[in-house]
Amino acid sequence: MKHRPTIRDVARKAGLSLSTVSLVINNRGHVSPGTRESVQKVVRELSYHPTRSARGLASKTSGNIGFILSEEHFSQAEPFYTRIFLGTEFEAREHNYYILLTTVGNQFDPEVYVPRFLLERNVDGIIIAGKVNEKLISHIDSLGLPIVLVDFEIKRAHHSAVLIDNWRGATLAVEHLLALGHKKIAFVGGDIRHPSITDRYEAYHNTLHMAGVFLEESYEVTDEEETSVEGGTSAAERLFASGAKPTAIFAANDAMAIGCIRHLKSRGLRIPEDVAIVGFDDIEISSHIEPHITTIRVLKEEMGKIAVQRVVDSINAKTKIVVTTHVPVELIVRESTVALAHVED
Amino acid sequence: MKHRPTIRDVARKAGLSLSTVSLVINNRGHVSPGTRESVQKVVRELSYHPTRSARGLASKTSGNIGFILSEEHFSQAEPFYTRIFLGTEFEAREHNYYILLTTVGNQFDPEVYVPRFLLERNVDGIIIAGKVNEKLISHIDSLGLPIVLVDFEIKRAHHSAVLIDNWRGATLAVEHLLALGHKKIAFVGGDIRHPSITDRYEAYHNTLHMAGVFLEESYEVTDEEETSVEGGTSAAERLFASGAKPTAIFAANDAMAIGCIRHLKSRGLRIPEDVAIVGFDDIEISSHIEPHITTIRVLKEEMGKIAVQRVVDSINAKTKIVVTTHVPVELIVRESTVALAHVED
DNA sequence: GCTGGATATCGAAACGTTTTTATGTTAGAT
DNA sequence: ATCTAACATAAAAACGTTTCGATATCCAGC
Repeated sequence: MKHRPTIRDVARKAGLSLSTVSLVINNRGHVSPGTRESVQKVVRELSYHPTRSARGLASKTSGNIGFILSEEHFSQAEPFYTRIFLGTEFEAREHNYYILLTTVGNQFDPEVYVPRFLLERNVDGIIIAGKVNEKLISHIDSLGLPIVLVDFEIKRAHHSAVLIDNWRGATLAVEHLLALGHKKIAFVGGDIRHPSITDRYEAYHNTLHMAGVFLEESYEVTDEEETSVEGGTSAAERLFASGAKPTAIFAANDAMAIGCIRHLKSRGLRIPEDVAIVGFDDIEISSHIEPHITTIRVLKEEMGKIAVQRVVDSINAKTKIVVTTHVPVELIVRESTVALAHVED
Repeated sequence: MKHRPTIRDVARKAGLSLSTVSLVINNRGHVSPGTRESVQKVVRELSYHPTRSARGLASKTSGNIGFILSEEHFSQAEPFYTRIFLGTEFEAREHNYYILLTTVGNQFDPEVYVPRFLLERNVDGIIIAGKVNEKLISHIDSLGLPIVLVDFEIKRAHHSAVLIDNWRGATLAVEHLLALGHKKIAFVGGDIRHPSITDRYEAYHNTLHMAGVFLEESYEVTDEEETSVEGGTSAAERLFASGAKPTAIFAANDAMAIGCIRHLKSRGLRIPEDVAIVGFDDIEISSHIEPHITTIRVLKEEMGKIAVQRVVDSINAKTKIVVTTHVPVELIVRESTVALAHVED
């Protein structure tokens, strides 16, 4: 197995010093066009390519971006964050970076466990998807690594973030139902402390009030733990148990919407004739379930791409820049919503 | 920003040489229990952790495993390979590796493009998912890197592979239909040159023959290009156009099964009453589509995990070991199949 | 013609490990 | 006691880059 050429071989063959070759390869410094040419020629002839670890050692860069996801989100293979992750993979390649994925538990203690790529100084920047312990974030901050948050934000600390336009999405959803003649519009949410869910809830509230619609508290289920299908089922159950008689439901996300549909079907209610439903996220199965769910589309791959662009910008920038991006959303009308047949008051 | 400790700091504080500290850290060589202890104590006190790139440079290892996927499979975000990929991510963490993902086009020419992690010597082993150009494989071989193929195999060259038990899966599917009384069972496939699809087709054929069922050629659509939903639709169209009157269809995978369902519905045929359908793969939406699809479950994450185990084994082994694993499959009966009501002969 | 600032190239140090070779020490066999 | 083998530690080389400071050349401005 013959050794692959090193920068030394290139320098020798080109009759130049290591430093000059390095400058050419990195497109840096003052190198005359002539020597540049000849170096490039030799590089091509030897088909030389610098070794990542040597480069990393000397330049203190890794060429990697860390992607941190909470354990629950990863192991349940949630389609939402998976899509964001794939978006980062895609964009990272464009910028000559690789993505290193890791998961973290809910409680973070730097004494106990720190993502390995941080210990090994094996990333140049970090993307954090979804809600994680804030101690983890400040720990990474203290390492001086650029951070970009995706679908999560922290009011106090200033970090770049890529966010869903939750307020607008929820407004679109509720306005859609109002336009169809619905007034008794229930809200079904879980994990209400999550900034995204809070926003959706508040926008729901606001939109109804703006339209002059005021409902009893029983129309809002906000104390569910998880924004999962199961959470949706149990929330819907309690919604009806509380005596509410909604003609439409706005669910905090598609998973919960599916849970609602399940429960409604089990009650013998027809969707959308008896109860209309709008979800949020537009996960893949939403368009396959019966009935196809009307929802708010979120460009998940796009969010991942933007996150990578931000983190790469930060890596290259001298000064710390903070950019918050709200990714636009879109109402996708499918089968789960329909105009209210007759108003019963 | 205070410098993080190096192995030198540890050695100094412990009053030992670099080499001894290194031996302790890597759990190698003869180090007395006493010194081992004291080194570990200092490591803890300084919270020292070796730097990946330095380690990589010295030991010529990267701590990474490359995952290669064809461009089409990645960009269409095919849920099948995505799941395998997530499985590798999961297992890699257990073995202290990271996965580096890259995609390759259909035609491979080492003169034109080589995955960057190969050029940079940034992986210790390679996992290849799905069908790729064989020139790529032999190129990697010539680099001396361990290779594990997933859902693909090459007859000539001997490589470790993790395969679906396609033969058994297809047999289960067809036997299930036979047991329900079906005889006119059509096969709908695409990309017939892919080893997995070929196997499914041949097992279909074989199972029918064993049962004494012989059908005209029009019952087999094997010349479709893609194993996609669209491919399924167009294949189903041609199936009926050819005059075949199947009471059941065995589709080469779930995507095609969905395409078939779409076409059958557009023809006004009821599933499963008029035509029963069995798919293959058990992708997520199969259990959400109406009707829920009877299919062959493939443990996709498991395949990714096994692939990582194999490649890690190969990395650690001195000699080249070749292991072929057939991952078991399972028949999942859902709504798209039902007993044949009345036999019309 | 001298000075000073670009421009172009080089030499050497530095990056933080692992690995190889050497050296000393100890215990068991003779 | 002596020799040998195993064990324990050390010293130094090697890994392949980048980067910093030095040196040399060139040209414009006075």
